[in-house]
Amino acid sequence: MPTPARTSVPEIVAAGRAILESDGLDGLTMQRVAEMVGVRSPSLYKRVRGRTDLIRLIAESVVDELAATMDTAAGDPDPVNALRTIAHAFRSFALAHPNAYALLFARHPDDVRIDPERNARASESLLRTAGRLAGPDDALEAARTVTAWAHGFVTMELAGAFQLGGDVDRAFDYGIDHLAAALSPTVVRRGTGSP
Amino acid sequence: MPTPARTSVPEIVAAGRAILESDGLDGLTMQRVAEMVGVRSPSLYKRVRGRTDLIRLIAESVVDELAATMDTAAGDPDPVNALRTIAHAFRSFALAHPNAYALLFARHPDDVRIDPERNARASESLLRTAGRLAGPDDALEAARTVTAWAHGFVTMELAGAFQLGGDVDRAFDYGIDHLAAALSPTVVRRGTGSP
DNA sequence: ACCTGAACACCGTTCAAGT
DNA sequence: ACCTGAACACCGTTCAAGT
Repeated sequence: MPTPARTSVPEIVAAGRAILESDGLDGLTMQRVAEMVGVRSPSLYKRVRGRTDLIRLIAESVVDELAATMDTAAGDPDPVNALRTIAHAFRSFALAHPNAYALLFARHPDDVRIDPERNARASESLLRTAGRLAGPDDALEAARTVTAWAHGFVTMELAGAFQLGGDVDRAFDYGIDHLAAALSPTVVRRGTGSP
Repeated sequence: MPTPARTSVPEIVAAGRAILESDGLDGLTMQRVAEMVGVRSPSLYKRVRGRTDLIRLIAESVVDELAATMDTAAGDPDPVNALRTIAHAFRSFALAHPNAYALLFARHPDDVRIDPERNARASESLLRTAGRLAGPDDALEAARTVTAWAHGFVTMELAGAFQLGGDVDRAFDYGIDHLAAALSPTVVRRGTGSP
């Protein structure tokens, strides 16, 4: 005798996301998710492969959300201003959703990797802005440099790694300004040795 | 009747580190550590407060090891070359010990924070090099920019986030060269708007 | 003083049995 | 077709009992 479904994948992902944000990854248990959507934990396995699969689904929803945030931030016609706005949007998102953000660059096992196409879409607007700044040949390298810096910065900030005092907001702006200057083609200095 | 100790904190930390490196943080269980040092898992609680405490001890040993590696790399008299060498040493360490490295900037609960003095000691040589490059006033900001970039880069590399092709080694050198140029005082561009 | 078996309160996951 | 209780193989941690 068929039975109507009592929950759904989107509902499960939303519940998992909510638990993740409030209690961290360790607090994200199948039993708490099940309780939140109103079933027993074994029933979840009809919709997701398991806990790691659920984490992947949550991570993908976070990627999409961050991508949307950065897209709206990339509107400024001046590439330096656009870079600044994107970087600030990136940081704001990370600080507002630290546990969700931590999923983005986590080392997941190969079989639960985030969909590569999603990641590509998420880096699109930054890649375009970096290209306007550094030129088309260096767009990829420039975008990687900015992303690496921004991710490293907020990760260290969230980890409490800035323990030597100083103004963290000022350090962030210092980083953007110097990166923007460094990525414009005229200031490139290559090779070894001092200038 | 007194009994001679059958293990020690250093032995437990070493075993935990070995298990962490081979099997990741999830594989680091108290039972596996106990088995490796030759006791039953309850005995470990005579030496460490618990699993999170053990993880903190391991993380601190990793900090010390990375600090030593970077100290030896900071010898070059030319600050740009020193920065390059430090950055490469940093990346090599991360790629050689990915699971251990992941502990460094992880968000630990407050009661298991890594000893701040240890972290300060670890960033000393980079701070000095950054000061030689950017000047004493901007040493802290410059060091944070470099650390953030380097950490973000290797984290993304380890996470498999560089999916858009291109030469990752080249991207790393691109980043160092541009950062070194950007941090020297002459190329600073502040304020808003385009140049 | 140190070590341990037993126990407790959890996990994720599977599966036969229910409707 | 979906849901569930029961079960299995794990966890971390505590503690009384052993030596």
